[in-house]
Amino acid sequence: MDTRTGPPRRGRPRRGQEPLSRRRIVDAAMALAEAEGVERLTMRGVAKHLGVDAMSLYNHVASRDALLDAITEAVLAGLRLPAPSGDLEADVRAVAGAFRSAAQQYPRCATLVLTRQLGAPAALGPTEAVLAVLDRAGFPPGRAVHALRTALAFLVGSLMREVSAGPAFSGADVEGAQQREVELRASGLPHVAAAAPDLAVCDHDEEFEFGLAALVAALEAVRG
Amino acid sequence: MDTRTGPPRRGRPRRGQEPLSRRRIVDAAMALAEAEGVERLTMRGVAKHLGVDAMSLYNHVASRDALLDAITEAVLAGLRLPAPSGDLEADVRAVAGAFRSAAQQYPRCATLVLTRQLGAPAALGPTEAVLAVLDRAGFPPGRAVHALRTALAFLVGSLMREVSAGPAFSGADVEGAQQREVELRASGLPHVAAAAPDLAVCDHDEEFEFGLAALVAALEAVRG
DNA sequence: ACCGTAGACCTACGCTGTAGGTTTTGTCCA
DNA sequence: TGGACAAAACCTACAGCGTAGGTCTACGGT
Repeated sequence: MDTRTGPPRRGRPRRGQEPLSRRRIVDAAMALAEAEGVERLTMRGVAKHLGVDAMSLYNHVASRDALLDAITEAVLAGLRLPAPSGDLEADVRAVAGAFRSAAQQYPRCATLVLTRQLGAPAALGPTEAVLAVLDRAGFPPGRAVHALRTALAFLVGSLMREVSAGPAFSGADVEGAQQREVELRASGLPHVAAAAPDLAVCDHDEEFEFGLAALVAALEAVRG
Repeated sequence: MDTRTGPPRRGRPRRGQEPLSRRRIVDAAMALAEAEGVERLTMRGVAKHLGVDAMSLYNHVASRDALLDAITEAVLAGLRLPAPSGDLEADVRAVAGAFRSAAQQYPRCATLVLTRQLGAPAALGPTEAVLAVLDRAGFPPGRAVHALRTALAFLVGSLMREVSAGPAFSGADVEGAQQREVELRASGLPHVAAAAPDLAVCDHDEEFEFGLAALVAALEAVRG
């Protein structure tokens, strides 16, 4: 992390040493956010990671908030969205998969993307990709936007669940699941108690697949 | 807000004056969160609103984080979920409507509910209600949980969009819409540009209705 | 009349983001 | 070659945050 040595040096960086840059700052911030959680991301923490004074960051980033925006942009820029083939189901699955992969790669940063509604610039790439899919699949323009928003709502909600549940619930955590099942049974709510075994676990792959199939069916039904 | 007068009085409250209580604290916190935004909700701010020292809050609330939990519980407790009738579409609409009403009533607190995954206790009420609906509609238990999660994902995503977009985009803000449309056209992304008029506005009622219809159709198709 | 304690207030600490100022260094032009 | 300028680092300082730990006072029970 800290590549500098010796006592802190004031003034402009010397030619030899790697200068601070927005890119390096955002990378460090993402790493720190993934390691500690976004709410624990502090300017001083990022700076320390880079072996730099906190205030130096402000030469490249307007504010902590702007840094969080930069992180969401970086995550969105990392999406690898395939070109549409014309097969609605395959294309929707591809786009959804790209979102999910990104969310899994940066689970804690992903909450930023899902939470903050990003001012247009960086969010437009994914929008374009989804609209392209819907267009190729034959959606008329107006309906395509509705479909886009419905699909996005599903994706946001699904990924939020997966990302905030963490790797727990996945099936491996058997004792945790049993613990939860007992609690659910004891809740006194009849349907919750009856469904306790199913509620106590959550296989994210399976859940995503189920929802995705429903989404695809709904989109196909509404294609026009 | 502040009902006390005179100089601050130390010690146990006197019989006449309304004592501090968890309930009053949560109410004040919700009001403040709605007025200023959750991230600006501070213990000192809540205390000032109540005419009280910040540290007094800790006699009733374990921490700021616990206060946020209490707010989400209060929002969830405010849901008015109707008993299921057996008509899947009507029941799903009723439940979804209840969620949306609550989100509209406390838009900024609602983001808390959507963001934090609440430890079981308070979230179980809504879960029970949805499971009841699905059970009455004939879903087998396992599928009901999948359907529950899919429906919840859609709801969370939809309400997140509506709540974080604020009252803008609603159609009244004509000049803002025109501004956005121009920007979208200038984005250089062909499908975005083509869909600019539709992307620039977002009628939340219409959007919710569209998605809800798709959700109902998807649930009906999967009922088994 | 006394005392225990609930519930208020106060002090203080280590953080936070960041405004404003200082110093060093590279770059460019005369 | 030198001197002005700008960039980019560092430093100081401040107001505000959550909250640990301590203090005081009036009520309720004996």
